[in-house]
Amino acid sequence: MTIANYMQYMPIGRQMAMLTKQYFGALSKSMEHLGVDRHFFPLVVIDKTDKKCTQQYLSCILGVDKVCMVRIMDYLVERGMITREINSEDRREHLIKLTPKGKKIMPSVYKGIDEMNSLTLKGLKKNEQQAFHTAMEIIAKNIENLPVNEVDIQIIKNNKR
Amino acid sequence: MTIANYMQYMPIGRQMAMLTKQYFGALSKSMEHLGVDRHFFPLVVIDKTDKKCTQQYLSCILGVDKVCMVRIMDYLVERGMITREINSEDRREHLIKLTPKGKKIMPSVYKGIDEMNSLTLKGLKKNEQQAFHTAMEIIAKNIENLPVNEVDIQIIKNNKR
DNA sequence: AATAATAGTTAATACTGTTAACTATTAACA
DNA sequence: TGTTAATAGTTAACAGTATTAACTATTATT
Repeated sequence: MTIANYMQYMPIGRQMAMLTKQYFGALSKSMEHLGVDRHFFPLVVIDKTDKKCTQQYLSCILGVDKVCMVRIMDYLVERGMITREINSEDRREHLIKLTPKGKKIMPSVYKGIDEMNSLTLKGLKKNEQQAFHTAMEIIAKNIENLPVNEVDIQIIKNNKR
Repeated sequence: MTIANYMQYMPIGRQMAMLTKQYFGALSKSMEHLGVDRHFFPLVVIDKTDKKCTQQYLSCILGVDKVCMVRIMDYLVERGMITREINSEDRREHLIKLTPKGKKIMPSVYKGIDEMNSLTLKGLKKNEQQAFHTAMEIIAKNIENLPVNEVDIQIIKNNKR
């Protein structure tokens, strides 16, 4: 009895979780010389956005809550990749910007992500890769609106009045 | 700027992580009436195996280390789904077995996983579903042997002599 | 002017993964 | 046969991540 005997009963999410773990283990390894070993995509969003980049905005784009966001920002600040500046037009907001050090590593970040993605899809023809991406989008749509074991606090707050 | 503007730079693993989270949130929700809200696949392996089912065997099949295994077993024992019996032929081993309560929920577990998987792949034609599974297998092969940010303790142990 | 909402932070709790140290038992071997 | 090594499992400590609640500071609403 190997894992193959159980595959037909395996939750698809479990397969994805295994791939996710491998993927990030390898990406983190390939990037470790840069001085950061995770939170590459937050760096991408900070770099690419043309809007004012607050933690609130990042939370929304990255789909993580504001508490997690604080931790991610702390991590990147500690490693000298970003700064937090108070927005003088709305002093509640902190504007997130890349430091020179942060800017310097961005080409390597893009390259690293791109190479890892290519490596992941290696052996699939162009149209098969396209089909895979399309399937991922369909799956995302299928499951994004299912009831989950979580409460959406935002909605409760807005309704109570 | 929405998430779509950044998709081209997104690590594929991040997309998978998002789907994984949604998937398990929904699966957990759909199963909560059973008295367990996770570790369904370990239950499947315990149910389906025809070999002696030790924690060591489960660790190997499930790809988690023995310490995590202890916690998963504790969870399932607490909820009355499995028992641990000392194997009289090798008293180091604990044989894992479903309780009557555990056996009783298994049809629902299979049904729940199957329905969730169908829901996930809804809207994909049979051959597209097949292509998706094939792509996942190719991806798994592509990344399973990359260097990752982890040490394989087993190998170090065996080599030191 | 008082109240509500927003942006962000801190603290507490829970779950997961990893390492190290440990017990009990069995296997190896000199 | 007795010592040593290996195996199965457990416990404890620590790090990373997610979630909730309570908090500060600031801005918007009425």
